[in-house]
Amino acid sequence: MDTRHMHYFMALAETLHFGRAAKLLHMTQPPFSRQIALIEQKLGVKLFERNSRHVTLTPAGKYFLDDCRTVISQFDAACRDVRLVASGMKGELRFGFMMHAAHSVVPRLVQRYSEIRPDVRLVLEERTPTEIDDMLVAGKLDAAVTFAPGYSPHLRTIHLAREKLRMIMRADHACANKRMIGPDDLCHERLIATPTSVAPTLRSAIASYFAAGGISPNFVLDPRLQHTIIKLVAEGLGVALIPESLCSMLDENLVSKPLRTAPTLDVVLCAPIASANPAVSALMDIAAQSSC
Amino acid sequence: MDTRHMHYFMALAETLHFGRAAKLLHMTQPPFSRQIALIEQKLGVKLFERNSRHVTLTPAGKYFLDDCRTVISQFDAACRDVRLVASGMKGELRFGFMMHAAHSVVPRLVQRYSEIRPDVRLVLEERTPTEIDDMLVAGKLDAAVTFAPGYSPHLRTIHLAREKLRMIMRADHACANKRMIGPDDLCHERLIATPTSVAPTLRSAIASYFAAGGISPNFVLDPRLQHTIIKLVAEGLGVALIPESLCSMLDENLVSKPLRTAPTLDVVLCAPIASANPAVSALMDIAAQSSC
DNA sequence: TTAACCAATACTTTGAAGGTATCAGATGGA
DNA sequence: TCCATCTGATACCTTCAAAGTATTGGTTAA
Repeated sequence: MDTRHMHYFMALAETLHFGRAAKLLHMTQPPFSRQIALIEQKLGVKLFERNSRHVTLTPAGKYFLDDCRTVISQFDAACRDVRLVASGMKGELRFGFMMHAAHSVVPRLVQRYSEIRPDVRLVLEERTPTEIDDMLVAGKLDAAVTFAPGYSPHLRTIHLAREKLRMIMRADHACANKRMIGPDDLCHERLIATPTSVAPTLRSAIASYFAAGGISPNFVLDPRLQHTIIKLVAEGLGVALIPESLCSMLDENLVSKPLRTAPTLDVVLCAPIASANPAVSALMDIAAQSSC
Repeated sequence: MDTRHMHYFMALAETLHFGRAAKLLHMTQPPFSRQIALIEQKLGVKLFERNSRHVTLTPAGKYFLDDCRTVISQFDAACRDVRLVASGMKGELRFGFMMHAAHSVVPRLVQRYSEIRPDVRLVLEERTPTEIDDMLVAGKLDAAVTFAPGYSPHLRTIHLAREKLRMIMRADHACANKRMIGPDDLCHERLIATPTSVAPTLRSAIASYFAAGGISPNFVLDPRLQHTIIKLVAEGLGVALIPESLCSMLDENLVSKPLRTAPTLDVVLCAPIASANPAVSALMDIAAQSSC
């Protein structure tokens, strides 16, 4: 049995006339009759009552007709959908992003993408920059928003935003009423920052800032999550340098201050150059447009 | 495209090896490779990335694999089910019955049938005996429980029960305290009975009873429904002769009395002899067993 | 009784799909 | 670097399933 046989059966079931059904299928009546007989033989079921004058469906035939219709329509849909998937109009896109971008570029990007690709299921994964790098390499992500990494030849990157770092501290901190902070203000501060193993770009930007000021930083705590850093600063355990887009959502007992010659970080969208997923390109297009 | 092509695709998608996939399908590798190429060409979609060493699914291929699995399983189910329908294990049975049998033989019959044929959908239709006759002839019912009709050569009938008629009247009726009623008690009574057009067998049984007693009956009302007859008797508009199985559910202000030489009616299950619906035979078998 | 219609049968033809032999690219060990 | 080996692709041949043509046989309606 084959879908072709189902089409033969359906044509006869709908016309109840061998000649006309054969014509619908652009063939002559005798081979058509033989195919119908063959179908009944293979299924071991009589689908039609017929004499040389009338053709009618048996109850089994009626039931089979319904089934055939659903099977054929699903079959056709599968063949249609695979083309849509190949063209990137349908399918799945595994999209990673670091927490630092969750409140700025990611929502805009996701929104615009799902408008133009409503049939692509977006699988959102919030991960640390290091995890994102690993997953991109391992092919577990199709695209991701992260800090511009040490340049990787396998990745295509599109610049999305440039973030300055700001210093955050408790409102009762000695520097809380200064307009601007310089490296010299920081030389004796206890610093809280994500470790290199989690966000190397961020960590090294902070380290470089201190190095440029001729100061060796005093890192006292290395929590994995931005959220934890802010919490620890609020507890009075130290100060931190964080991206400015995260400063808008600080508690009232914390203040943020701009840094003189502030270090900057580039937020980029990146995807494997050889990405096999055709749903990626539209995302890159959106990012390219909005970055201009 | 055909289901066979889907099977080829699925074999390769699951083994990711042309030679092994071909072997699974009991064929050699070269024609198998050609079929895969043909599938991709017909769909216009690359389903596999491959070099002479490794074969992998493209995202479109992954998606298509899922779709193929559901399509193929539905396809196979359709071919299996049509056999079940033809054998009477699955499908639909349009089952008619008259209200007079709704409380006696029908529930038992329906219950036992749906135990042994759980996959046959029973479409129950409560109709008058005349409607049942017409629907059986027109092929709108597969089987029905009704009073034994004037013998029809197209119907196979199986005896289910024999019902005596009893007289019903209001509790304050003159005959209400008699032990038994004879034709002579009925000669001046106003009679309520379903018309010949609705239940000919029942009507003629009543008429014959009077004729045998040398009395001409005085039919005053001819409602279509048994329910209405009982209501009208309760209103004091006359008396009625009804099947004994209906007497158990009378209101308390009504009484039923046995008739001397009571007329009897046969309740039968009948179905067209040339019924095309294979689900019928099991019903007839049940009826034949329980009637013994 | 005949003409018309329609499905089934007999026989021929064709082409899609399978088989065999071989090639060509990739990989890993000597 | 070279060779053995593995694996998918190509070229060519073969076969059989399915389509076509011609005809039969049974049914219906004029």
